[in-house]
Amino acid sequence: MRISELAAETGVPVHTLKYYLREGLLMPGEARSQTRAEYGPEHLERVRLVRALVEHGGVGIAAVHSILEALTAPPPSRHDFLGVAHCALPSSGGGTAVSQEVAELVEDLGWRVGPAAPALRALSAAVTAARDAGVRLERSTLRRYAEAMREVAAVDVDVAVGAHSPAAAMHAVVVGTVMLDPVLVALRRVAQESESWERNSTASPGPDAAWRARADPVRRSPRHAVARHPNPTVEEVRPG
Amino acid sequence: MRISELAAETGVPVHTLKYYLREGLLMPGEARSQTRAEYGPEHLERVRLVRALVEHGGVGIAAVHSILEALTAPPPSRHDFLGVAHCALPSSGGGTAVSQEVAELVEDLGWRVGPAAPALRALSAAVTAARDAGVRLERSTLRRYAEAMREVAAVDVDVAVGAHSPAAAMHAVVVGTVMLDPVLVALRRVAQESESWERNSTASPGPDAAWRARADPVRRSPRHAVARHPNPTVEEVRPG
DNA sequence: TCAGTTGGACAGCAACACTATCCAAAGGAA
DNA sequence: TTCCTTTGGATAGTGTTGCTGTCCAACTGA
Repeated sequence: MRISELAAETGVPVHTLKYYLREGLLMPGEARSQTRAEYGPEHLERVRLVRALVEHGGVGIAAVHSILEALTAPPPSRHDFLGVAHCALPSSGGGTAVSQEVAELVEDLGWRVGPAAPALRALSAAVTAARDAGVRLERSTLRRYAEAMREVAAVDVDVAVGAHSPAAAMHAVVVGTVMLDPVLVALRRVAQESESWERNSTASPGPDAAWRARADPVRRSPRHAVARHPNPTVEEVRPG
Repeated sequence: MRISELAAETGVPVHTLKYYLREGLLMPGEARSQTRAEYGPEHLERVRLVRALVEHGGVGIAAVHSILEALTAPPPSRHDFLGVAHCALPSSGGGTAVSQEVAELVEDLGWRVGPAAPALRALSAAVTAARDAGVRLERSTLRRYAEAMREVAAVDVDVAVGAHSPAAAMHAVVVGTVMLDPVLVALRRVAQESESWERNSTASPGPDAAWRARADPVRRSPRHAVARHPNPTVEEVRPG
């Protein structure tokens, strides 16, 4: 496969592939002559990965580099697996310290996390930023979020453990973490709409009456049983 | 408060404040003369909000505009509240259609969501992008993620419902959704490390032996009881 | 009076991810 | 062989984004 075919296959222009080659994001093809090289399926896969990370994962070129290194270089031991993975990932809270609140949260939850984990710094920074923006984030709220995200992490680890090789596990963790963040965020929004719909449908139909109707005790248990599409729900077609 | 004081208070340079004024992200102060205006605490708050959205929320200027509009303009009815909020939010899946898989997922979960919700399109796009990147995302996995995110959304709606006014609820939803996404993502990573630690500590200590040791039945129930810091856990100090 | 601040207009900049141009050396078809 | 296209390589340019710098006249405060 020559570079033009690789370009046609992936939909990425040749110029961009050359750029990736230059930047080291794409390994050079097998040189057939001074001006010809052969590319294989691994190049195809690599190009698709890079495109996905850059385009949909919002990952910068430098971070893609670091991710690719983690994917190709090592089979680290199972213990600092996620450490290696998370250090390869782009992390926001670079210069921040771990706040006491976050440390206490982790301790209260009984989580076992190395005290220097980048994720702890990122979490501290994100919590501070949210509060700066005027979000009223109480400790109990944060804790409920944390418990929900533990379920997410359980799925993540299940997937990683179920991989057929260390390399596959590394791929699952690194790429899965980056690329599934948007999935989770979108799921959150979808779930918000659903949750809000259920609360509003059970509450009184008055327009803006019960803003403090937070106490609807029917919510925790039979969320599936209630309102399982009795009609097709086309009530909301909002402009984009 | 003059513009220089506003700048000093917020740490944002005067030039940038002028830029925000020009862009309409910051409302003009009360004009005292042709070359002097008075800024109040609402300007302070606004500047902090804009900064947080741009700097930590990764929101572009145009999207900030749309968010601010949603915050200041309306008190929409409780029913299309989240519709208005989500339309104001930056959404990735602009041109995408809602995939059948996503539609089926939502239906299987019994969620009530308007079929044109931007979040559904964003979800479809994110799932596709993840698969393009080589992530093996099965339906059952996606469903587990969705169930976890429903818990997150329940917290979100609790917070919104607990707000003291429609405007406060709008703020909680819009700003909370944007600014807490990074918090959730960071929590996910922290939880991953903890989850992985627990699995590795219960598994056999062999180096890379049990990659297929997905069947450790001790996980769902007593996650808090096990390993509640018997010693201070300083085993992982990785380089940043 | 006079340095310093303000609002306003407008141009410039740094980072980023490409994208375009040019070139000489291969292939490949006629 | 001739001529056109493709390739790898180098280098420079583009468009977008979020500021940042410069300049200016009007005004304020000491």
